[in-house]
Amino acid sequence: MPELPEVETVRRSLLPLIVGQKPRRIEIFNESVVACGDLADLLGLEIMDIGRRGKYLIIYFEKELTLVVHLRMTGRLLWREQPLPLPKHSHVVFRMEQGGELVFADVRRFGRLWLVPQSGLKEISGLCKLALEPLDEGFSSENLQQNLQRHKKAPIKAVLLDQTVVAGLGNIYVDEVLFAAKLNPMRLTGNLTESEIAVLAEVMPQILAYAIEKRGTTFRDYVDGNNQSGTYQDFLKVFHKEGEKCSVCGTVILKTKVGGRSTFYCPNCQPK
DNA sequence: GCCCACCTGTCA
DNA sequence: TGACAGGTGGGC
Ligand SMILES: [Zn+2]
Repeated sequence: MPELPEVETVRRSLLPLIVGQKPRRIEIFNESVVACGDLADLLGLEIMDIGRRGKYLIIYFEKELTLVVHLRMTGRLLWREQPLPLPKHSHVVFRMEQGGELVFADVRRFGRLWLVPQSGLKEISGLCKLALEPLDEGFSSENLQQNLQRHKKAPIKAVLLDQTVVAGLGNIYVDEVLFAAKLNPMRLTGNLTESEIAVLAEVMPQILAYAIEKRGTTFRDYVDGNNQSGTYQDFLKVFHKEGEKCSVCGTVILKTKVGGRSTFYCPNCQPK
């Protein structure tokens, strides 16, 4: 479900609600979502901050403990002032000393929690292999180009979904970024010119920043920590727009499959 | 690289 | 009944 803008929106929504809180009781209804660590170690420890890397949320506790959360497709982190009844598919609940609770719910149970000492963050494989994100200081056309090099024979869409190439994009924003850069999703990465890659690197941070400003995209499941939907679905240009007219040229948007994922593009603005 | 598994729900 | 869903990791 959530890509970088949605995860960042969850982070921002929870920040004023849970920083300073201390769990007094932790209930686990489904052990399988806890990838590592004993959550009981968090009892009585204060939440100091919430960070994010790519699509991973990192909740910093006292004593250098960190709770890493990945929502995958349908995961949610919800803050609730009033307990009961819990949302469906709640798997872990952190009841706080001052009242209120943080709930991890996930219909498909793909989401994961990792509890590690701060020094153990580098051992979470997906997290430690992440590339730079488009909104990072050091992100540049050169950096992107260098990472694209490793996948010359693959379609650009599939490569941009690889979190070790650029972190944070998922199926929605890759399609939107490729439309903005006027690149066909099936173009082979090795055939992109330097200037095409420069345009890609330029539109990525713009689109992500705009999507964050609009609090992410809600199609079905996504909500932030306050159970609020995003609004960026009102600003999408191609994703889930098959059969509609391109906002730039009026050509009908097509749907196809690239790298096993549904892919939407304008055949006129994004020629082969 | 591609395909599948991981899960449940929804919709044609 | 089957295809599909915003992600990732493991198998070949
Ligand atoms: Zn167009």
